[in-house]
Amino acid sequence: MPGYDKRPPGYDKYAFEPFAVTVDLAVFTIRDGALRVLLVERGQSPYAGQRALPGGFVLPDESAETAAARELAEETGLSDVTGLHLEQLRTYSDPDRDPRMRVVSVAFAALVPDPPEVRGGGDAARADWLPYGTGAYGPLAFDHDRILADAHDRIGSGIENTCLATAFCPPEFTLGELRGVYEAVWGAGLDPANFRRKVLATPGFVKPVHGAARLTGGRGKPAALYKAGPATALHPPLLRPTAEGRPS
Amino acid sequence: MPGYDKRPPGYDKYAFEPFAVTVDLAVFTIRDGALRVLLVERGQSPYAGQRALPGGFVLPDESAETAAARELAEETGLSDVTGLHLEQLRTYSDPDRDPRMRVVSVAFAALVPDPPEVRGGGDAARADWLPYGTGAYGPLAFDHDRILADAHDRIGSGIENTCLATAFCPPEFTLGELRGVYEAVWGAGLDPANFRRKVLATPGFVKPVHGAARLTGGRGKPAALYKAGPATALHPPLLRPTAEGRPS
DNA sequence: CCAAAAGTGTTTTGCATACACCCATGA
DNA sequence: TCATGGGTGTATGCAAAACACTTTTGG
Repeated sequence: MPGYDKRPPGYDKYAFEPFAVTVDLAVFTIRDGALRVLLVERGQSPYAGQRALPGGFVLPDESAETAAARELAEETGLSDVTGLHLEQLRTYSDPDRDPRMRVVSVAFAALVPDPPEVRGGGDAARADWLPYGTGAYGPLAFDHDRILADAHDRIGSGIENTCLATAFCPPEFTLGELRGVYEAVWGAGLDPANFRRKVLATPGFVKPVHGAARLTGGRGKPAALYKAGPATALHPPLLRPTAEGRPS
Repeated sequence: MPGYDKRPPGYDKYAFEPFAVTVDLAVFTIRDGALRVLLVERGQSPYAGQRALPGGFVLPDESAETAAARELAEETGLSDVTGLHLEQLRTYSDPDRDPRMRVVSVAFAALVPDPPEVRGGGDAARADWLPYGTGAYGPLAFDHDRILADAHDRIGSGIENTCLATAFCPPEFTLGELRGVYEAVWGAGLDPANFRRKVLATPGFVKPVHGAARLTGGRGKPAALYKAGPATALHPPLLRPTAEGRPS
């Protein structure tokens, strides 16, 4: 920080009202073909009784990424968070975003494959996987409505250009399930035939699991199983059907 | 912040070593057809004598965006920063990124049209527009090499999907100049004919300025002038020539 | 006249869409 | 046997790439 040297005269590190640094998590999953987000219910004022994104303080020896992974493990009860997709979204720093004190929050978006039992080991308040964007929850606390909308935007464009859709799936999945991820996030139907071609034509997106087939639960031909491939970027992108794209 | 309520026992807001919150700016421009970045030279330890990104503290009543705009104005000497492209990149929060104390930095990428005289009104140390990625500067201080690389990545993919390339141009520009922006940022040549068609086919990207023509300085037919249009997103994207895209 | 850049036209080719069709399973 | 979802094949249309060609300036 060059500006570091431009401190106000007489500056010392306890002179200012301190900034608290927190992380907020927008954790998504797919259940019953619908996109859901993990929300907690606030017990205290302000915004008591309203829903909010899970999150917490960044501890003195943690990076924001480490803190986010820790909170994710605590809130979801997942013991092994490695391999899950956890991505920094942006930082929200409006001076008035928390009425109590100055809080700068680094927001993250996370994708988990299957809703494991919620509130595994944490001290979290009541947390639930609620359907995204259906009015199943009222306005969120603080600026969390905005954060959640930004996170959904990011996920939506993320699965367009990267292989991150597999992060919603269990270790082995069918192409129908993968297609379900896109349809749930985008809220639009895709042509199964073209989707299949597109995915298989992208090297490293998915790898076939030989000799295995899964009954999708209902009728229909059993589908072949795939697992996530080594690729991370998607070229060319898998474009949304009718909608227009999003700015950076 | 729900985790806000999960404070350690006995927490009060002065109990922790405070976090300092700063902004770092990667300010790009095009000069002589080459991409340049604004760098200051550090006077004090640590990293004395090395180059660094301009930046500074977020003041108690500022958001990170406000602080970034203020710093940009101070460092570039531009009095009117409105209209310039200033975009939050991400936040760097490694506990050891600054040896002196705990500093969390929100990084921004900025695009300015023409290199105005540098160090206009600020108290900045020596600052120069140096060619990006040519070894014109050694390793940067702190983690600024990484920040700068991330910023270049963001700009490179940003001009692919958005109209932000016009932010590098003066109010009125020729299509050749706009093409020069893409070639400088991507480091690759583009077909003038196809570039022209692509830009003009995108509604709202540029608007013609009637009755005006600019001599490009050298020989050749005078080019028509255009100004930035109202569009912000680019659909379909203007893809890089040979390279592959970038992950989110 | 020549070089260089603007601007127009044309051909080719790849790719996405749309849709028809067969396969395998549960009810 | 019928409905349902997996999987394959194929025609059509659009848009990007490649390149030839004209125009208008400075040297």
